Amino acid sequence: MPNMVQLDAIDRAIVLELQKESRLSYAEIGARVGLSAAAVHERVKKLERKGVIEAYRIQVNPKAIGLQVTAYIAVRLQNDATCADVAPTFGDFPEVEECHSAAGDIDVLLKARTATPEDLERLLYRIKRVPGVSRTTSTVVLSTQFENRPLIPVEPE
Amino acid sequence: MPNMVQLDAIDRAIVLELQKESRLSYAEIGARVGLSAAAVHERVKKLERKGVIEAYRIQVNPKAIGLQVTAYIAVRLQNDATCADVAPTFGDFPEVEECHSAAGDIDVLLKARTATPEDLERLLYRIKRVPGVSRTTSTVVLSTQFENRPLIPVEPE
DNA sequence: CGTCTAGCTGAACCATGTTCGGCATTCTAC
DNA sequence: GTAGAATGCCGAACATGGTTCAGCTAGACG
Repeated sequence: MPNMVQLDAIDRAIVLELQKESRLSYAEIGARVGLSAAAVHERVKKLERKGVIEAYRIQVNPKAIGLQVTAYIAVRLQNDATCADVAPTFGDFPEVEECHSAAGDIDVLLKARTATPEDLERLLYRIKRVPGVSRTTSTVVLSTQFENRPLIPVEPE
Repeated sequence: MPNMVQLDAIDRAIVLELQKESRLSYAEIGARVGLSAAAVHERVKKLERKGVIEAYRIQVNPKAIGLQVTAYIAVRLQNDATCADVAPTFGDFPEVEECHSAAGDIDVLLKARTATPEDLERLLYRIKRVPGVSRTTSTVVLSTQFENRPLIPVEPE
């Protein structure tokens, strides 16, 4: 399988713990998984090098920084356009948080956040004007039950 | 506005930097925003207390840990069921990363990741059997252009 | 058997997080 | 105005945790 990295049970436990709380000290993680701090340190650096750990980030509350509106925008493209054509332009809109190519009667799926419904309206207008875009269908989020849950590493059979 | 926190330009810069790289030292952030390490430290702690910074996390590559398939699952509920009713059950499925209540001809929107298409099929079957669920429509992600982009804090008018 | 490698440990060292006293500025209330 | 309080900043001191290292052990391989 492409990109797949072989992780043992301890690596999986480390990845899980760091997803929940990346500020844990190596000593603390070591205590939880049964290793010394130095050994945990070595494994974490290896996970970074292998591309399992892509970045260290903070999770911010969107509402607290003024982003009250979340929406998913399904985009249908014209037949001669591809997701790779339009994605760079969508990347220029800072409101767009995610951009996927999708299967089904949708070609591109975006996740966007704006301060107000009016800002979402303006964003949609700009998206519709991107060359290659045929039609958009938006789904506005009313409330979020949960988000950003840790991914559970798959254990090899 | 509910949950809204007043942030000045320096707070917004700090939040932005930490979203990109939460391992930056306070001294380094201070150099970028024009403050001492101690002052940055104080602001960050305040941002945590106010709920702007919700958690420190790592971003993992889903494919590297064996999660090859990403899908959005639109759920239609029966008339007597609400998102709050079914969300706890969806929360029991570790494959489900997000759960939102939505407006439009969809009631609940889920984001899920599985190792294989067969695992997605099994997950869908379990979701369909959750009491209150009427119908599901899945959109499988073919490729991801970008994801997890930093949120830009809104500046007050 | 001997050698090589991978992975672990504890100890030492160094960078960074954290706390603190003091100073400057602003705000409030008289 | 002005006294007093509050806020936010600084540099310095201290404590914690990240990082490096030498050495040990176990397993793989000839």
